[in-house]
Amino acid sequence: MRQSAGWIEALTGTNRTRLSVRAGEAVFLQGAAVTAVYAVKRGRVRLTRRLEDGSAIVLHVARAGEAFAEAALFADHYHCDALADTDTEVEAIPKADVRARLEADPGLCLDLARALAAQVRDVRARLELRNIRSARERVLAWLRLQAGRVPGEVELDRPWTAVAAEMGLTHESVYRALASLESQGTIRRKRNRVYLPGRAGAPSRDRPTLSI
Amino acid sequence: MRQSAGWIEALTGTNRTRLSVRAGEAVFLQGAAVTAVYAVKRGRVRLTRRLEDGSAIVLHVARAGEAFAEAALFADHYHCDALADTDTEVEAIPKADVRARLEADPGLCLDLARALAAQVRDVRARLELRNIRSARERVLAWLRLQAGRVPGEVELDRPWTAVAAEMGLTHESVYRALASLESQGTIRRKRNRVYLPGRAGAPSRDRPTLSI
DNA sequence: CAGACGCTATGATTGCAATCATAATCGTGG
DNA sequence: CCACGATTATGATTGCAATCATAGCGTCTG
Repeated sequence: MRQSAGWIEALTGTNRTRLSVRAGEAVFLQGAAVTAVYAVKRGRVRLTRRLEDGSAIVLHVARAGEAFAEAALFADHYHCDALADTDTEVEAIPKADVRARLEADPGLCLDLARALAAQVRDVRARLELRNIRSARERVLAWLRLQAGRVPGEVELDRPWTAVAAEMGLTHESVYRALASLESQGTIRRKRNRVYLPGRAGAPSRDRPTLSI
Repeated sequence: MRQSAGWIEALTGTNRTRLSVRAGEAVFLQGAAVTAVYAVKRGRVRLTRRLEDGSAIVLHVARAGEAFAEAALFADHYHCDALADTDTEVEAIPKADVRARLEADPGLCLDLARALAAQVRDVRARLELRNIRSARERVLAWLRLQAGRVPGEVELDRPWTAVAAEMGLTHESVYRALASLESQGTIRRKRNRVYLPGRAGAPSRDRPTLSI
């Protein structure tokens, strides 16, 4: 769910260039001719669209292990800036190489489509999560979405501050929500684990449906 | 940007079944074996994930002209429910047919990837938009994102109420934001058009960057 | 034509998350 | 080891969007 570079790992035998980019510098700029697609090896890259009046909107933040600019495979020019947030290392794979491989290898193309479909699902779920106004309910919904593998358990792989940003809340609100949920017995916490007892026999209809 | 069923229109010659679904009824249910991918012809379909404790989380709302369950192409079982929000008509295309065509036709597969990449971009942009807290700034950013073709102009193809929902604001807030932006001269409105004068020579650095 | 319904619009009030402040704890590197 | 930064808290206050209410308007329909 998190890493979106899987298909790019499967893309063996292509030229790859390792680039080091200092914080604030650009991997590519909006309007430049597309030369490559990228994978973040270390650090963080921010994709922003510059608008006519000079303002900018963040479209995405790609982290280590993620590919970015996949859409560039289908465009002549980059539609956004890619700016290093911190000191960052990326791998560049020439667009032409990737296209050639994709056109020759339907299996690889399907892998790409699979990765993109997974991304769509992931980011859509995050978007719908934002439709939950209440911080408590939002945090709870996020936890329940994470509790995929072990049913009633979530193990964090990053600090709550990062999770808070992903959820679109301040970390203070998240800590408060967690404290509130724990005090009312909805969750339990131990170290970086959260347990969702999910009181036995809770019927679905007594709980308000989380919807848009 | 809006329609995501383009590739499915290009998929000619496959079996298609037209289904009518009453409001509240299911197109498919979580856990069921994947049989088809779908396109909404009329109405609205809500994709929800049911959780162990009976609660549900909305993953996506597919509207007329959009395809849904593309991810099903890569799965054996549906991972969510598809419930008709209103009386709805959908078109079902058997998964096996689609897979066969995709494996045989790299061009079609690339079309699918292209459509998915566009969806990722679109929904990411919407997600980042949510990171703007201020209703005024969010509405303004949305307008600027829409003003792609004609630089300083946005023409609405749907009512503000729908736009408000997409932006994650109440329609009241949107009307207020529009009124405020207009009164301060940032935008002008005529019928269903919005003009963004974008005061000439506005330097980029005097405006706070909209970021996460 | 009347009535219903959806869209546009604005006023008043309130709830709640952001914000600002402060502090304990933990981990890390110099 | 100690200093510094990041993380995990929690308290007080405030700003602002949601909510509730009301109304004019447009358009569709019987």
